[in-house]
Amino acid sequence: MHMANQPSQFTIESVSGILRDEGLRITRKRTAILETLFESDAPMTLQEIQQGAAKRAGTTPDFATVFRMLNLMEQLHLVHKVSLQRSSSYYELSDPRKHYDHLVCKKCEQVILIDIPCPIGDTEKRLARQYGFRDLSHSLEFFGVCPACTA
Amino acid sequence: MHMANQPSQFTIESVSGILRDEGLRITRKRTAILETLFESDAPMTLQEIQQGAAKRAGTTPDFATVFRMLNLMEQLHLVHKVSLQRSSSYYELSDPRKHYDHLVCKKCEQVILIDIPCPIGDTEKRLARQYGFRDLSHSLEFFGVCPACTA
DNA sequence: GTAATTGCAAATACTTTGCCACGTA
DNA sequence: TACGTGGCAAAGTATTTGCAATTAC
Repeated sequence: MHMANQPSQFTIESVSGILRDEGLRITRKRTAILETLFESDAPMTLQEIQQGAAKRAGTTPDFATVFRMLNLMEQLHLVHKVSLQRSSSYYELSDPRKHYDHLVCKKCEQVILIDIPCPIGDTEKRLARQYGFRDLSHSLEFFGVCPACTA
Repeated sequence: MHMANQPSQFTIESVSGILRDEGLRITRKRTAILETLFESDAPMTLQEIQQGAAKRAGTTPDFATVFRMLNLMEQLHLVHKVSLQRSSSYYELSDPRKHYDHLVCKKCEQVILIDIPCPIGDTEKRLARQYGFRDLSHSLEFFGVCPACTA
């Protein structure tokens, strides 16, 4: 499986197009999974995605179906996992033009996608120089206690 | 003779002292686990720690023993887990005066502890202000391809 | 019609716990 | 002696796979 070209937009339609170009089929359940991912503003577990898709498709997709779909999308760099220090994996869409750093409340577990300019673009370049690494990417999560849980 | 903990150091002796102060017992196997952790320069899985301790203690500690020991240490903030995007957990000592950001090769999986000044201390403060979060900490990992794997 | 997809069940992987004999202080 | 520890086995949780029936194109 090769990596698909990324169009200049990132929507259900464009992602479906990428999947179709890979020879994959766009089924009702897959569309429901995509809709679930596009509507969420936080990373989701496979189970949460399954439940979200169930509401949209009317019928619950098998867990293995969700698992395989997300795996496919991960290999195509359409989603990525987020390290939330929990026992199960969390998935999030990978819009190539966006940044995915998070702020997590240690008490209520809410996850906020941080919308500030990447604080470590320079560091990445510096590391590439200093250690000779290529294709650098990063994973950055902040943990703390949110205002509601502080009060 | 009980040596007082020196807050300005982080050694097998000082960590053993902390454990002893908690009412825990310093056994041969625990010492072997500590030695293993202190000799490693990269995060380790429970299995790797178990194997390292086996070499030192002469006998292999049970997996559950290693698991419980690392759990205890984690609660005492003597070790922490590192998110390497792999299926098992990786543990690393938590010297309170050090910083633990990593550079990981996606091909050979080597892990390098980055010894640069923290690139996001300011960001942390900014987030605390902007979102009202408290007790901020972070987890930062860089992924790329190392020089050997590039060639 | 052909090949991809799905559900089901089973297998695997990793983590966690209960129990009791054992060792440390 | 008192209580923390360690080994064993089993349970728990999350992930992954095999296969036959089904569906998309």
